[in-house]
Amino acid sequence: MTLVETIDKKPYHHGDLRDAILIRAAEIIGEQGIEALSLRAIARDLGVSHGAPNRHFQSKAELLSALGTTAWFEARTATLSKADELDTDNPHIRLNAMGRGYLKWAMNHPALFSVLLHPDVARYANDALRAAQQEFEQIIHAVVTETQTHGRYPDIDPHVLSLYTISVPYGIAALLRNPLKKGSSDQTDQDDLIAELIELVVPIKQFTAELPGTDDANVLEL
Amino acid sequence: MTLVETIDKKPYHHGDLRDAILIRAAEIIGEQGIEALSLRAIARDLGVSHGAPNRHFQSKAELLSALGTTAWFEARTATLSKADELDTDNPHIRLNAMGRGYLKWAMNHPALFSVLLHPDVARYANDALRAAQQEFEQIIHAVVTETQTHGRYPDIDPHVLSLYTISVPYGIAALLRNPLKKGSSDQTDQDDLIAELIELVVPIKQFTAELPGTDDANVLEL
DNA sequence: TCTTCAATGTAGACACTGTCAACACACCAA
DNA sequence: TTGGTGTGTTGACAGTGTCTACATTGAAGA
Repeated sequence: MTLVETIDKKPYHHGDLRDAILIRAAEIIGEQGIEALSLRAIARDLGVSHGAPNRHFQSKAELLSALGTTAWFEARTATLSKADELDTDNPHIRLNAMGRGYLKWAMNHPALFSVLLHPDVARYANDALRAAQQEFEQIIHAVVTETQTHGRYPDIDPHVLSLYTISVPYGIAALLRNPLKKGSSDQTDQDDLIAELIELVVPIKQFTAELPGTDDANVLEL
Repeated sequence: MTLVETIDKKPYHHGDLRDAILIRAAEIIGEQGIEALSLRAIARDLGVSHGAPNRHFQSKAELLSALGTTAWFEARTATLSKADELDTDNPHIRLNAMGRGYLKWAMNHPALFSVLLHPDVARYANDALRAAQQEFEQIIHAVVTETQTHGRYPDIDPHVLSLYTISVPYGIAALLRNPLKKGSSDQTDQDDLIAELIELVVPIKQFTAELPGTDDANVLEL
């Protein structure tokens, strides 16, 4: 086997083209934005013919749906993990942690988050994406109503309160995406900002102050 | 002049092509979404050659920027008009009215609002668009800091409070855009929902209750 | 071991897009 | 009358998503 053969030898089948496409797509979105995404460009980048991606994604919209679905799952995981770690029954503290987890994820994964925001993704969403989205909303809604039974705006229509509660981290993340990044690449600064913002929607200082031996740091920095 | 001549006679120059393009673009966005927007399709719809739009908009991005600029001005007008009508010095009441005005406009003008949300518009924004956007944000920020001197979260960083305050109507409008429209085409229902939501961010019931002869209806339905 | 067959990648075609340059028309000012 | 400038037309180009026919591969079943 000559050197040239060793270098040029490219297997006819890629091996894991579907995942490679998803990864490269996320990279491109992160670097150049969703509008610069092109199936043919991805194919070129992966050294594969322009028609190959169609074997794995029937259309560009379906690629975006697949990305959107993984984005929803990641967002869900990030949202719930913080609350689960706390291991508390207080729905205020749980909901607060969820908000912080969601916002932190959105700010640290702008590429995937922008997929969730994109009109195309919502418009051509497939069933899997819709299901992931609805399940996420139901989880939030359940905790929100739980906070109501614990005294948070008990007289407000639960759906209205859910809408308000979700809109804050969602809106903040969307607003912070494009404009000046506000510097603040410091990890602690970001956590503090997030905690301060979420405290406005789901206050928990009242609870952490009441609990002896539980200072703010313990709860806020988890 | 024969009948055929009368019908077929089409002036070489359109007369007001620039505005016609903007109007048709807004229509298409409202009907089919921003992704379906095509300069050539607009030209066809207006009975004009495919290259004509380029005389008025150097690129598709510039058309979107022009739409975005008018959208920001409309949003600004809708936001400020309600507050100006009230003719009060109380910044809480003014900010509350601004939030309701903004949200109402966004919900009733989904086409233009979706332009404001679109990644392309932010990415390729021209100077006019950026200026309109920044001026709007400064207006909000000024009123928000004014509420702080009147007792609303006086100890919070003003920028953080502004971010929170803006994120609510912004996030709600964005969240309500795509999914099930929640029915409720009723005008009063919509106003009530909006008032209830904004009351969560900028409460004013405390003030309206204190003022004798000023019932909620007066303030909330202006 | 040989054969078949489904999965995957390739190559070419099609209609469509945004953008550009060369040209045509219409109107206004000198 | 004559330019000239703004506007619309036409044709071209590269790029896109998607379809169809064909090629290659590896694995399952005889």
